[in-house]
Amino acid sequence: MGNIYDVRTYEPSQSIGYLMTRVKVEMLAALDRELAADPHLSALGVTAAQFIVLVRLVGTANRKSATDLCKELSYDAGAMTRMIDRLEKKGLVRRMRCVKDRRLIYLEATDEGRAAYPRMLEMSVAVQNRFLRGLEQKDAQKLKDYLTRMLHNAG
Amino acid sequence: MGNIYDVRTYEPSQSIGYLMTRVKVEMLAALDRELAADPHLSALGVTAAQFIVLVRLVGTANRKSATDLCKELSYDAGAMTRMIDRLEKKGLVRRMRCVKDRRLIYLEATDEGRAAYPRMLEMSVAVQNRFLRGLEQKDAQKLKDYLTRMLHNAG
DNA sequence: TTACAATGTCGGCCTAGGCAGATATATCTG
DNA sequence: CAGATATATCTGCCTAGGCCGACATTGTAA
Repeated sequence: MGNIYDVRTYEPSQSIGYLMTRVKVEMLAALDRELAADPHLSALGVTAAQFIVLVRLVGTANRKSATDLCKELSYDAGAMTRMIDRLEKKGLVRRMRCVKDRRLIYLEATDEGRAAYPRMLEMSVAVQNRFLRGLEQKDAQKLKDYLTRMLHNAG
Repeated sequence: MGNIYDVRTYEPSQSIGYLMTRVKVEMLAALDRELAADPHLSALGVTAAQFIVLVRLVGTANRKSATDLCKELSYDAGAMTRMIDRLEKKGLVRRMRCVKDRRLIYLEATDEGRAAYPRMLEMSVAVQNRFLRGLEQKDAQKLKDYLTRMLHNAG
């Protein structure tokens, strides 16, 4: 019923899974290079992975816990603890225990984290625009649609 | 000149970069689960990352070195050394020093590695078909085309 | 031939994610 | 109230990739 691939003709090196992995790696690497090249941000030593977490903290009004971030980003809880350790050590994020539910720890971007945000966002946009060069708006919309459907199929 | 995103309207959580990262993670995780669920392959303890490397060794006739694989998969050389260590420890891969150029080490899948290959390929195809469910062949072709163009833009 | 550059592999150190178990707190149930 | 259950975080152990420097080998130029 409408399978895309067949074992007998499948070419791993040209599969969508392979291509997607490659694109993702290249995009992250490009963002890392941009971050490292920026005089101000390179001093902070922010990586692409850290940036993605930071965006979620700065870009929304309401307070968030580590678990909230894990759900949004389908991230492992243990990995998140360590990620926040690194961000806290760099002074970009603060931990604040919730007094009403002492299991919870709210996360907040510091002033430094907030200050670095606009420049980071610029870079993210620039990198993605570069990768999407040559595509029309409707192509980008289609690509986004395909990805959304795949994510939905993941269950 | 035809940029897809603008900093003022950019929504990180709906960007193509974010979606692609999510899909890639979910696809790898799904493959890992399939591998772990298979009675025979789970005994070998093969992961998705190891599978991707193994495919390259079994799926081609000519001998390959670690550097060859690194170029094909845009992989780090140090990471590849350790990856091969793990594959070798599991008895799936053999190292063979080249006598003509003693810097080179040729890699070869063992009989066990070769034997596991067809089942692995099946799983890879099944997972990708599942993620692409609902897409027509021409949609898959378009998606592949977009990804290829993005990879090309990476430079 | 000798000095230098290039290549291939390896190891150390870092960031990074997944999984399982431990701990503390909160909530539900009898 | 007491005991079980659920939730949030943390820690240890694993795989995993990137970067850099060490080392051996090979190729090249003086």
